Amino acid sequence: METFQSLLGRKLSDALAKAGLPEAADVTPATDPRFGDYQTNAALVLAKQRGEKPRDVAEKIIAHLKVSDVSEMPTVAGAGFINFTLRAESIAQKALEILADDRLGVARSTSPKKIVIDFGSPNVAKPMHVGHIRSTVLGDALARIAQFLGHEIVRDNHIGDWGTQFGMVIWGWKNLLDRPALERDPIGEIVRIYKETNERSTSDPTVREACRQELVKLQSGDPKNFSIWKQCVELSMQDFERIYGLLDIHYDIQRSESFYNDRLPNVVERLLKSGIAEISEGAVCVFFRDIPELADKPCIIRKRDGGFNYATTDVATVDYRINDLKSDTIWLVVGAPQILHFKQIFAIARREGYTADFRHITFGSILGEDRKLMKTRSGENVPLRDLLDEAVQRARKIIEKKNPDLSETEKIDIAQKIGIGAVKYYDLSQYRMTDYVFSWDRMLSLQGNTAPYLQNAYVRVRSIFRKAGAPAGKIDKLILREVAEINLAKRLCQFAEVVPQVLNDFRPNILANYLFELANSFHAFYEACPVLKSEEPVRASRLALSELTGRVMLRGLDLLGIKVPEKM
RNA sequence: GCGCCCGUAGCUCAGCCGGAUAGAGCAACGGAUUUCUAAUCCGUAGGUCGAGUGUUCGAGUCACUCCGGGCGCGCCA
Repeated sequence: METFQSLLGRKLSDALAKAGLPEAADVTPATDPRFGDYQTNAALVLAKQRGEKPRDVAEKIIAHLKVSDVSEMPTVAGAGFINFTLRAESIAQKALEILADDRLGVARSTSPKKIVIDFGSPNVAKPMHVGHIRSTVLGDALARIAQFLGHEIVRDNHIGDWGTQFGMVIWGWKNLLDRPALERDPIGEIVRIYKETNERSTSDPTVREACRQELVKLQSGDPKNFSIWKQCVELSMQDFERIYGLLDIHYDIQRSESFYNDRLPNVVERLLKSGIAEISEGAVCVFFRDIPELADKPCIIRKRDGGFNYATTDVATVDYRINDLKSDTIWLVVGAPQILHFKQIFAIARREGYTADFRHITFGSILGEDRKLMKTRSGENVPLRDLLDEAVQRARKIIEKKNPDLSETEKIDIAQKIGIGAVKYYDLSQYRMTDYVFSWDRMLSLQGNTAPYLQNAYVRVRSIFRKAGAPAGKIDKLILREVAEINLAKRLCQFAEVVPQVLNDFRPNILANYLFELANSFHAFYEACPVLKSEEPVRASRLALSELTGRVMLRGLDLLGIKVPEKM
């Protein structure tokens, strides 16, 4: 199924060819309803190239445009814009087609890729905290959207389970561990011993040295240390799983850092042999003398003491994802501070001859009300678990007040969907690069661009169908007479234009904004156009519009990883 | 010092490849409800897009300079 935008774009190309003009600009959604539904500035672009008057060029293009089957007569406006206004019958027809389509009109990508998406990436022995929200939620949404568009997706959780911190964790385990506390709250206890050891080692060189020794023993395969490490990993993974369960996040694979251990010596050897790496001050480094911005920033892949670091692991990870997983595209949803690091990794990969499409997808920070990085009152990272629990509790309180008659099981279910949805949507509805201020009141508000507002639109649809007692029947004609009906139908047709756009620059907020506008259009329709009380055939038509709204909302929110309740 | 990101209404934010008179939401003010869930809708008011210069028929968007904030820059991850 073709969108109006693509259809008009094609017809524009035909017209340009017939008018003997070269390809110029695309057809885009109109910038303002005054100008109709779609517009093109092709005439402006061509007039400039050819030194002609824009409006004359526009007239010439219009003379060859054959769009009467979808659009009213195109008009020239302003400096030389060509405006298209869709015909109500075309909108009705398109909406009907979408109604009959499982994919709601969204086309599959014409060039499907195999994409490894690396997101989340928590660290073992450290609790997940607010800082993990953006990578996790953004990565998951991108994975869902890319998958829906027909790409083959591998969601990979690159868990940090092999860092230097394990020297400290193991030393702490051996010297400070409180067994009963470990039984009660494993992660809390591991974090406690890690923190305390960290403090001791900064003030006491002998502790620091002992930790280093524990790390060396671990890395050389000492059974005792390995077993402690293993237990920490397992306990942490259980903790992660609980949070992923709450968030409804699912990975296809979880290749932790330690997975790459035995590949690291080969990586360094290979890079040395090929001349990409060289020895400098005892360390093995890769220099980028021909890349100005990296010229004075070498990448160390083996430390002077012979140890490997995260750059080595990341080079091995690239190998694995391309050679073993056979991917042609790699997306890394990792914070902006690592931009330089990934530039180096990508540069190394290119020197090795890899042609895969690498994207480092960065994002801004989450700030507290004080506009500084969000922390607890005592200055620590806010544990993600606590934050999500609070979201659900706050949602529960609102439900309790607004709709106290719901059953206990319903309340529990709805509170989860609203609370978790609110946190996710608040994140995804904003441009990923902006730092945003975390605010419970704003994200849980029933008004404005929030998850609860969108969920409410869906709930209203469901409510209509509960009252109707039956799903919308099959119809062969939509009746679009009221402005609110036409606007809603147009909006529904745009879903297929919006979804693929998200991947242009990894902006789920484009989809979020669309869903907000859809909810808006639906609420306006709901106010202006009674559904159940209207006479046939208007009633059936409005039921169909309602059903389609519900389906688009459900699918759209699902692509963002957000669930919808039936009541709220 | 070098590099990256951000700066848009009182507040929180949209504005993808440069396009028409810069848009929402919140808060403020004024209306609509014996409801298909008012958890909503309609309206009013609110702006030198951090500052400046340049490119262009056209700049919030591109280039350069400056100001302000955040982050990064050989053996942590």
